[in-house]
Amino acid sequence: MSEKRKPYPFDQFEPRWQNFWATHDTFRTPNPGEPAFDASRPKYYVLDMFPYPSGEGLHVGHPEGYTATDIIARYKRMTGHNVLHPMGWDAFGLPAEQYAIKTGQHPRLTTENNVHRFRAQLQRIGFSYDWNREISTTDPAYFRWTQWIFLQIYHSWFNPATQRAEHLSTYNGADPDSVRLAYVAEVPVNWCPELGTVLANEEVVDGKSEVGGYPVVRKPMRQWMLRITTYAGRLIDELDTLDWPEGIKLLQKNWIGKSEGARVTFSVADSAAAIEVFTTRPDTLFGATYLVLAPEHTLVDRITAAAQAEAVTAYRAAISGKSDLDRTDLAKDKSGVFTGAFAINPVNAERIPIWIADYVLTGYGTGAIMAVPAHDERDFEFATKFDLPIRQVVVGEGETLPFSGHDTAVNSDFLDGLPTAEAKIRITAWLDERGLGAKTINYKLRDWLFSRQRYWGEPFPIVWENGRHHAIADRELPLTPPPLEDFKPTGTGEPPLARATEWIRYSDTATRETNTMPQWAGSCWYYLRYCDPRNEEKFIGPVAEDYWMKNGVDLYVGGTEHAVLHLLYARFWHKVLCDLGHVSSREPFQKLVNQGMILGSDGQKMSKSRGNVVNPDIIIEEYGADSLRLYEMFMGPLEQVKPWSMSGVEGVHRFLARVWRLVMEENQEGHWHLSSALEELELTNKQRRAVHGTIKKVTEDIEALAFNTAISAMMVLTNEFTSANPRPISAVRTLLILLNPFAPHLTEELWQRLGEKFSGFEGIIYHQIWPVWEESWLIEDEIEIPVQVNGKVRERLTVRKDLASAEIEALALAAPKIQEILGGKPPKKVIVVPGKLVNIVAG
RNA sequence: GCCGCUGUGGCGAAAUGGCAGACGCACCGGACUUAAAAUCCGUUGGGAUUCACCUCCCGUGCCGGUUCGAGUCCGGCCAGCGGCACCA
Repeated sequence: MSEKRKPYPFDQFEPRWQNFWATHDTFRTPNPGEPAFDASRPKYYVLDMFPYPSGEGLHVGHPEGYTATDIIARYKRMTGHNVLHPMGWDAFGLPAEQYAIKTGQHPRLTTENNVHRFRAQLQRIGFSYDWNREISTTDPAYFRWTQWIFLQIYHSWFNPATQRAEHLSTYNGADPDSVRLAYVAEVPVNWCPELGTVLANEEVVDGKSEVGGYPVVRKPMRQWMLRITTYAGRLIDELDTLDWPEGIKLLQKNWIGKSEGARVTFSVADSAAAIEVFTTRPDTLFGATYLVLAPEHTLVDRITAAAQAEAVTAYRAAISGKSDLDRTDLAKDKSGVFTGAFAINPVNAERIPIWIADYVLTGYGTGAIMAVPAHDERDFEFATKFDLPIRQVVVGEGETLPFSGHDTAVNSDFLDGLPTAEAKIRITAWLDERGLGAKTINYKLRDWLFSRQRYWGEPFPIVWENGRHHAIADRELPLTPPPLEDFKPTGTGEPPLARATEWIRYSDTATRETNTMPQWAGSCWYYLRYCDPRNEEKFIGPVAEDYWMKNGVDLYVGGTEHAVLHLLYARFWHKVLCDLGHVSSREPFQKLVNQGMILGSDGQKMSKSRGNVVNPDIIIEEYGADSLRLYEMFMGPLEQVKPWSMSGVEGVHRFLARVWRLVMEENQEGHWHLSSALEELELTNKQRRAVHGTIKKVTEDIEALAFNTAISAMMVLTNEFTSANPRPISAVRTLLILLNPFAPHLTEELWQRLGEKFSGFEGIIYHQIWPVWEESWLIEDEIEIPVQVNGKVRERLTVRKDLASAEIEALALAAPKIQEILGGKPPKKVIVVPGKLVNIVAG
């Protein structure tokens, strides 16, 4: 840190104002029903993705989104809204626990320390959060309700008739557990030996854990699942109602992966068994020359012929030992084994061989396919390798096999000559009539694996008795984790909570569930709790819910990395809560904006190993919080990925110093006092135009979240007035209000100092009303109009604003320069755009 | 392989189909200063011509199209980044 003098004394007034705001509870937002609540104001709920309080502290990526929302929050307050702008901590989860294990401390302690550090760092940036509403997912008063919501899900089922979740009491079937939205199943799961826990599909990237990058293997285990797949259709359809980036919507759509097709039943020759397959191309049924089952398919044992039993067993053993990563790597080369069994094609009674191969996945569709090698690349590859027949049943123009396009059916009996779309309808109806198949929609989305074998998470409010699970009563919540000395994963797949022998014992005959919930549980509903954070009767009170959550969160800003994780899970929970009548909106987040990642100054992703990480604390110390905020916003468009630049920080810092000197000047002794150039005087027309043009630009840019151009407009205005002497006080006043959401400390300080001498600076600037521009004052009397010849600018005319097109045209043609270029020939055509330009098409 | 996003000065970037490069950084020049820092003023896309002013040509990843006019719209490529990836 250099000892050089600060261009303006931010180091003195920034902490002072932060202290002022805290002691005066300036940012407190009253709820409906409280005395200070003003019902006449519209609400605005602006939300950040709450941080994971890691051991590393804040990095400069955090304040990017947070500054954007803070500007919006402060701006909306100045435009007369009741603004909900909260902050909290997503503090359960793997990294916190890993960190605790590494440092040999209890996760509750490390979490507490990290939260302290994060809170202090955020407060140093001057964000206008209502800290009265602070929440942490690890707080029993909070996770009590996470557990309660889990129980609502547990007690519900998805009624296909009404397409919504209902209480299990409306279910008439024999086995409620078969429809429960929260259920236990023995399924092949992603087991991460290094982390000692299972992971959701969404937490596995390229066969490795998203946290830590450890290998993940497939392993059948008994786990808690949430039946998110029942909502797949709604999760796709209701995206259309949201103001989200199209890219994120698409990411979710692709992840959910809807595909329309048919189920077709094949009987097995010389057996009572039947195999159901899923296909998106039922029109190619006549081209099916063999069937493939996933190696894990339950029918494999039953149908395998004795002669093939050994080969089948060997193949299955080879597959099961492989990790997902190995399996993907081997994907290029198809493998498989003949079962010795044959299926009967329902459409032509043809006997076709049944194979098993790992290119067919257990979890998707029925885990079995009909192979049509002529029209599917994978089947083609497999058929070629194992010398299976290939029969073309669709013809298109100039296509080589495998042709997977849509055209005309051939070699298909009653389908011959039909275009693909029609053939699909015809064959599906044919199958349906005979009970051999039906139209089906399939999704790639799997049910959500919801249990973890870790210590640092919410315990399930579930007990086991005689091999059956049931819920504990609401009054027993919160169910807190037992205090464990040794909370490390056991490594065997048994959760650490199993060590707490006392805690596990629920009664003489019942024991507690020892799995814990994943980190996502707490973040699925935190935005609801902010609305009513201290309510002890309900997870959110109906009045607060109705007010703050009307039409959902108005603006949600966060990173794109949660596209198919948090954002999908939270929508799912919200829909369940909505169906059960606990919340009134169908979607939680009406408008979503993704901030772009901030890269190191080398243009690379910031990381400790690269040594390009920027610590916001250092920036604040050297340049101040306002400079940090302003630079984060001035770098470029919010959504864009952009590299950090220290000289860029200096640039905005200089700008803030110029604003400071607009109001203050330094005397011989180096003391700052109000500038002698400041005077209460009328603005000239030009000055007034500049001020109102800036109000318009800044207002519209903030609404569009185009903060970088808003800042540049304020720079232009500042440059305009630095040379003004005398300097009109009203222009400075307007500038300070416009700048306040961006640089709250500086503007608050200058506002107070101006109030010592001038009127119109009462109170704090935070409470001022946002200025409004007068459109008529923006109009200039004379404007400059470029004259183009064939699209190239050749001359400029200065004309009255309201000059008629015909007159402008005459002036343009009369200009000596233009005459010369035209060379006496008459123009072919003249286009006059009033107030904009003239374009002459020369002959 | 499929889907999406992004390509504009030395750098971050700006531009409802209408003067490409606002604003900032960096560079260079000047003022102030004994000097430096800070601050203030000014120049700066490339090229040709000119003592200079002027003037002209080229220029938004590449090729083509629509238009009086394209960074912007349409079609086809290329590159970088991100997502999905045997999903039948």
